[in-house]
Amino acid sequence: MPGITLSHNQQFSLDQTLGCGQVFRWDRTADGWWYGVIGKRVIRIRQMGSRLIFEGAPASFITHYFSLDVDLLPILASIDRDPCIHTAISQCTGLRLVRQPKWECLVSYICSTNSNIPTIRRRIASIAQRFGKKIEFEGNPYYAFPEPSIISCGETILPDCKLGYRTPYVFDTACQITDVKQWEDTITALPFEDARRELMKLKGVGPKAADCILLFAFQKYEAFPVDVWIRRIMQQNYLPDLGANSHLTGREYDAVRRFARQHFGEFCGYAQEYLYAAREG
DNA sequence: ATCCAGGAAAACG
DNA sequence: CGTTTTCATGGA
Repeated sequence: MPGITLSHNQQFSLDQTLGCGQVFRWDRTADGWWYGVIGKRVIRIRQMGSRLIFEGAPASFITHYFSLDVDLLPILASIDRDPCIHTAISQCTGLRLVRQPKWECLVSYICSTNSNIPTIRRRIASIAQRFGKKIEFEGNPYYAFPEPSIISCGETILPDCKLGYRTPYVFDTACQITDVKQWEDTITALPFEDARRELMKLKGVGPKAADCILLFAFQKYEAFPVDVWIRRIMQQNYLPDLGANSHLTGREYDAVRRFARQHFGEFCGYAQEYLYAAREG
């Protein structure tokens, strides 16, 4: 079976990385194997110490998806600026931000609003099962995530996916993006704030979703998504003036992310993910 | 039943 | 312009 041996300075935790809530299409079996769909591939993978064992893709694909080519320790050193983030880093070392498929990530975060992670996972699985190409793996069916054109031409199926009021957002966005490759290239080429404004032109993509998409799919690490958990953590540890249980206004959202960008530096997105992964609840 | 979850659009002053 | 209301779903 193919494998990768991690070098001593190549810190990586498969469980932290796939279990922290940044991905919606991976499942862990009781005996430690992870199964996931990435693009047209089904992958199974597990970690034993410094050894990664997997099937379904060449090592180069695995290395790229899990960002094993990214030099993690200097990034963690750069964001490690106070006791709060220090604790999160020491709890979750080896957590890496993966390179998610961009179109799927966009839809995932349109589907994420005002929902919890199990519900989001169910919605993505439902879209894939109803629209996507079936992939057989070890005798079981898996489903690739469908291209925008498949969703935009199938007006009758999407309402079955139980997206609630997000159904027209996904449909509209699928209609907007007629050329996925061009869309990806456009966003990739733009600097962070411009890319953010561009994403927010899409129906159902607000500040939070745009930041998640830029961080998880476009590797724009200046993004600092502020969800209810992060807002709580930031209020308790960094910005007491935010107020304990208020809803975030647009102005407050900007204040939080600008503070984070200034405090944690250019890799503040990594800080966000470590704080989120170490959250209680 | 009531509240909450990786919020955003639309309506309202 | 900034602020409040509404939106559909499922789990606790």
